[in-house]
Amino acid sequence: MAITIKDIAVQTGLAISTISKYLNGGNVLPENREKIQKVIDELGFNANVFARGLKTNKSHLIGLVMDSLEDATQARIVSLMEEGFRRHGYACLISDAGADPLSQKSVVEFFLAQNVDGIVFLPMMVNMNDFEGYIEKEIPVLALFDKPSEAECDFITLDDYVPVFSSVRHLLNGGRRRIALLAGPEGDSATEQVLRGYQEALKNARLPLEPALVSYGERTTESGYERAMRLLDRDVLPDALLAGDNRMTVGAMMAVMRKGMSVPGELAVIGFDNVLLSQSLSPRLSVIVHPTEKMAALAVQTLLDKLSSSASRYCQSLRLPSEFMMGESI
Amino acid sequence: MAITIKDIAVQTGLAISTISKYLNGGNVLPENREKIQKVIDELGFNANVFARGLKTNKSHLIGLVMDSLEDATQARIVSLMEEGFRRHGYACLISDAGADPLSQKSVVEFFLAQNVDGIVFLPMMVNMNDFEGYIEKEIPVLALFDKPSEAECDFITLDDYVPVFSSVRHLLNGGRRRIALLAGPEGDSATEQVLRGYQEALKNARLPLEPALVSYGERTTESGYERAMRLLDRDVLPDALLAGDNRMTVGAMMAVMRKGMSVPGELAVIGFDNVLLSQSLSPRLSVIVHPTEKMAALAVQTLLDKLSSSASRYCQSLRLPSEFMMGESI
DNA sequence: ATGAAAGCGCTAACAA
DNA sequence: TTGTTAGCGCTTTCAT
Repeated sequence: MAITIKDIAVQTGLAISTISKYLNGGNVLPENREKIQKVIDELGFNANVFARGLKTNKSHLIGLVMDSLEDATQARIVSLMEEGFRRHGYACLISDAGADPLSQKSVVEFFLAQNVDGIVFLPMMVNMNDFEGYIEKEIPVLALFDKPSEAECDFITLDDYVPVFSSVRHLLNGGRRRIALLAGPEGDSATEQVLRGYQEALKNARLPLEPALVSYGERTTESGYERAMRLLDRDVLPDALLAGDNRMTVGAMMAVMRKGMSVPGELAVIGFDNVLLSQSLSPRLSVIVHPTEKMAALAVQTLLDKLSSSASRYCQSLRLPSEFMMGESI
Repeated sequence: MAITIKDIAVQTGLAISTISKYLNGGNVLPENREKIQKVIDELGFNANVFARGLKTNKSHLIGLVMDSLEDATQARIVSLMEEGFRRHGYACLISDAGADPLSQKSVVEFFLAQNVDGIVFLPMMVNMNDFEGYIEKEIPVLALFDKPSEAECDFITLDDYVPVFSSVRHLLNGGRRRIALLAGPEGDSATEQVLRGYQEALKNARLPLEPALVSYGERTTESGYERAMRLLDRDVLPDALLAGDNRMTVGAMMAVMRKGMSVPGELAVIGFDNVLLSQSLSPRLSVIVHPTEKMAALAVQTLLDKLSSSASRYCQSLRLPSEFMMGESI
């Protein structure tokens, strides 16, 4: 059997309640503190999480519900958050529930049964109204990237609009007139932002939107490749290409290379994320970068705040700017 | 406060031990079973995991320690395992500890403090001898992909040797003589297998091994791109290229396209994984595919077996064959 | 500052 | 088959 506070009590000649107080930062005589710590170190004591949880009703578990672990950006944020939470003594449960609200719902119920102290969605697809007794559980919920519009919870999102707008304007200023856009699935909110940035930049320059230059696709490398190939198979070629997603960027680059087009001579190219890769290419690819580190750090901090001070029950909503990283491809 | 078995007992007029027995599949009169289930449904009862754990010392938590979540193959296996474990009532803790043994060790200690019922490594870098009282904890450990040679635990690995050997032989039979190999980091066991398969195939054909054709690199897209570019920058070009890793394959394909080489005319190409992508390319890429579904399913099954029947304390070691998927690129 | 003791919700041994 | 009861290891009043 594992060491318990009772063992520590016996070894130190103190009462278990004193050991408990010591563990929880209460007032204990310096000499006793020392004695206790010494025995703890010798015996390798670790407080039993079940007994503690039974009393406190806290598990120190955070549930991470995601959309697709296979997306490197999401995976990176998950990694970073896990590290942050662990540093504060919280462990992370994960589940790749897919984009299906029903599946997310059952995962959340599973997490709730595990007594998680909080939940992070990347992004939130499920409607919180689906849970009776959900909010009542009083566990903080944080949505990253996106959430159903009615959902009331902490929310950290990205701003792709501004960098897309300015990068497209940059292309226009450079004389590009046929700017193709490889967008994500129609309707999804990230796509929406990219699309708006693109449209507004054109509008601003009093240029018409040419529907044939906009292609919606899945957020995968293969979809990026296919769509880009199709765009570059046309008789009238675009003179610039904006790939509006992480994985689509890789596919698009494959297509551009396959077509043997000179960058930026014949075609200016702007991608998303893939910072390391973009540096390896020559010419170095210009990319719009999602602030993953910042997002993860803020996510951890926001949730921990909620967890410690039950006081602040209001919801904050943050918007982090994505950044344009100029390469040589435009 | 949440519903407890006491509430169920009161509502049904039965004793809490009867409720407990019902929950744990003991003998209860049919009519009572019905009555209990009805009340459970009405009240939405969920057994308190802390109280249960305190008695049983089981958390129904599995710790997943991985090397790099950003590798799509690993991420996919993690997703699949989580789904499998969840179906059996087990939740998954994760931590992307990196390839560092020390970091893995501290993650394992953290997991142990959370009372995980089992641990899966993808792959195991830490030496189990580093843990005194680790084996004594009697929790099953499973290593995927690789483990320190002395480690005694369940072990599921992949066989890349055979498919690499036969695909290289296939290239040789097709008249290719300068087959370049893009390998992972020197010394790592997956690299070892690929290298051996490559070498043996050459040896078998009584061809010399040309060191200049073998390039070791990190398992990243950018490294794959760089190494492939370097190989294709030579005066004497290879007539075939085998990319021995998932992400390196993507980088290699970018390089091949960039160089505008005709596939398979000038250059035969074989990659790893990336099944969907390989189908999208034209010519369709030939790939060696890791059996992720099978590996994940077996991992879940193996660990659950150990968890239920404390009887079988012997260790099994499985080796799953990777499969060669012929495309049009050779 | 320290100790004694109640009890969190559950399981399991024993009694009926 | 069902009920009674004793803890599992911890936190937390309430005395001391």
